[in-house]
Amino acid sequence: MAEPATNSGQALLFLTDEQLRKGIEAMFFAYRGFTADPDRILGDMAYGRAHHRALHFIHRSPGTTVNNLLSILGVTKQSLNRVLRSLITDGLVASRVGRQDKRERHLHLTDKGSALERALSDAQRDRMRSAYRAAGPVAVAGFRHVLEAMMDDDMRRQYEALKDRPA
Amino acid sequence: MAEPATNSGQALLFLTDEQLRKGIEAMFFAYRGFTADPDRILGDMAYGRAHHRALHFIHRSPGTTVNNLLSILGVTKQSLNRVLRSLITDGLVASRVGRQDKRERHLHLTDKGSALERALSDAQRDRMRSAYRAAGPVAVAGFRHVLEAMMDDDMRRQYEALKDRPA
DNA sequence: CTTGGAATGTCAACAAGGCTGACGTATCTT
DNA sequence: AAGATACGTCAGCCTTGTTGACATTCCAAG
Repeated sequence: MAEPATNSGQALLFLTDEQLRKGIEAMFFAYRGFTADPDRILGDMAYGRAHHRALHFIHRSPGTTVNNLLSILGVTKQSLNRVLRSLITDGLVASRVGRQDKRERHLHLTDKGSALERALSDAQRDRMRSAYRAAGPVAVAGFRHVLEAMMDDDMRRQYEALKDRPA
Repeated sequence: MAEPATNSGQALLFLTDEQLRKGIEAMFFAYRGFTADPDRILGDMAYGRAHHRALHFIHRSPGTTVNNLLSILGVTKQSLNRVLRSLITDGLVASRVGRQDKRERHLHLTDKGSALERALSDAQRDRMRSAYRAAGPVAVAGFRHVLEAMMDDDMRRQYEALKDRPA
């Protein structure tokens, strides 16, 4: 076949609309699986996915401020506040006034909060682990690579900022 | 190398909790990017992500029944019905009584519906394409492999069933 | 032919979790 | 002293999910 010089024959077949559509559908179905296990645990309680996200990132960055959490989660402060308020009221999250800047609130998980966070992330990690194991290390590297390329620039910045901190 | 037969030293480092956590966060941020462009388009209208999903799968499988769509989307018929009703009322989707089984409704996109579906999927595919291009074909294969391993069995069945049909 | 079950549609009520806008307070910064 | 920042909160709205109840229409089995 008379192909253009730059990209020949088979080389770009992975960029066909059909391949892209399959990728889109894979994201859709996989994301359902991704959230299914935590959702099941949360379903029994008065909490939802929003609470899970808050717990995750507070666990991830203990002492984070409300504003920081806001920009990571990408929601309004009113939305986050509703979630945070219930977590604080129920004793899962502690909010401490900043020492340097007293306007800030620094967020930490309590023992109770840590316990729930662990239950949720264990469930999610179990699925992730078996998917990783089934796919193998090369596939996992590709998986991460594509996901990172799919993020908006500012999301990627948030993600990178979290990336290599101690857990 | 003196490796145990099954798995050894370095071999399983991609299965550490830290690696799994990074994968979880990558899914979270990437999914936001994944939906951002269609969401932006939909934001201007009276439609949301649920409408996008319905349009996508009706486009994908023209003539599909309500029940079939229900099981693909994984929502209740009441939820889907609300979305479908507005799409039908607004003339984006046509609902035809089944010829063999007249209880069934077969769903098709109208020209207007096709136009919106195309606008949405073009936006989503553009992002997907640039992510794919940036990551390369090997990474893409890994990406798909991990996502497929992450699905629930019944979701994977739905996905596989769609997989190789003509567009 | 009647009856049971399947597929669909619809009404009502409710909840989670997004959003905007407005306002208040405490605290920094200039 | 004035303005900006961080946070909380009230009120109201939207989308999208849920359950429960009920009607209709049709197929298929007895």
